Amino acid sequence: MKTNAREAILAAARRTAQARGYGGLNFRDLAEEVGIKAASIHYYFPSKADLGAAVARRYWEDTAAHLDALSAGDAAPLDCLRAYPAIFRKALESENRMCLCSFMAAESDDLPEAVKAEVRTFADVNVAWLAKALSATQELSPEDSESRARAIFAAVAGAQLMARSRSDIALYDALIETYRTTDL
Amino acid sequence: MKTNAREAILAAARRTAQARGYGGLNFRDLAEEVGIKAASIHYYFPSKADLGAAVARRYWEDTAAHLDALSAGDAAPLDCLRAYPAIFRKALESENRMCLCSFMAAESDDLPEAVKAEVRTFADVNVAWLAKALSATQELSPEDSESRARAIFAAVAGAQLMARSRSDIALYDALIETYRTTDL
DNA sequence: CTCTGTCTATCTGTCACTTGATAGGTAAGT
DNA sequence: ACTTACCTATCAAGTGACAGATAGACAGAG
Repeated sequence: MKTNAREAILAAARRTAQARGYGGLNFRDLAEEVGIKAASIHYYFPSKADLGAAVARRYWEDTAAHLDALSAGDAAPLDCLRAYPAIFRKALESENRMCLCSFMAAESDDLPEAVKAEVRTFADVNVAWLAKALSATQELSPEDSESRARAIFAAVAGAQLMARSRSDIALYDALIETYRTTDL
Repeated sequence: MKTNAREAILAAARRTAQARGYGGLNFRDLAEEVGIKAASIHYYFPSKADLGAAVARRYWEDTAAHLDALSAGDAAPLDCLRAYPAIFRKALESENRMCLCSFMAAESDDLPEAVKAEVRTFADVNVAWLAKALSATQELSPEDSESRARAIFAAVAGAQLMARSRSDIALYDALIETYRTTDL
């Protein structure tokens, strides 16, 4: 437990930011949750911007790893695609949290540039993976795959946001199901 | 100009909240923008929660009025539907702002209950209008119209969020176009 | 017609609290 | 001795909220 405070800080910050955003992060509460003092966080992350960027970066890295594992598994490409919305569902299952980067996308205007860059990368990572998966299952031009991938990403993020505002996972499932039967 | 401070406060608060959320609202900056003192805002809105609820309420009222005008116009039902995304586009056009209620949906955890209720109503108003418009153009059961309406609302909100994070209106247009050609 | 009270719409001043940040200390490992 | 991994103490800025003063408008009483 004590082995790595930095990791504990990142994990706690991630959980908080998924519920209350970058603005909702603060050193004191974070420190208390981790079991250290607020000033100690500055030892690992000199400024709040550094912390925010590190959290967002770790977030897309983890997502990228998860997605890669998915494609590398023995599931068919189409099943990979169908499994995608489950990732965003998990956040809702975790006390109605949401995607860190969707939240931060909303907060764009108040985000340090370094944080914004990581948020953008998260979207890039997702869109790239989706585009590749789409190419593997459908005969689409690269440009069409890319467009479709962006559309799926945006739609899933929107569904998560709407479901969160009602604290209603069933609504999320219903939205995803509607996307599917309407084709997308 | 001096005639109605309350309206000026609501308008300024709306603009701010569309860019920085409920958390980004504060009495001092708001007062300065309106040209009065912070304490004076408390005269009209006793607490920040009151202000937030009033802003969100006015927001969906204005949207409802706009939508009603749209359906009451001489445009065909299908054209009304096609005009819907333009509403969310306008926010982006206005200095990359976003839908007040999408932002507040993200902030759910930190929102006073009264504010959250208004945010939910905004979604209800939009979904109801979309469902009605869908019923008028397609032979769908009421339940299917409702599902489809929710899906459109969520997808459009997601598109706006993604476009905002890149400050890229063309991306928004592209997403909407993809939704259309993929049918939705 | 004027005096008086009340209401409206502000202001000044201030409080308690939160927040990010920093300076400097300490205790243990190497 | 130096580095790592914390700590204590403190600051300046910002925040929501409130008490109380003020100035003007207006209405009814005398």
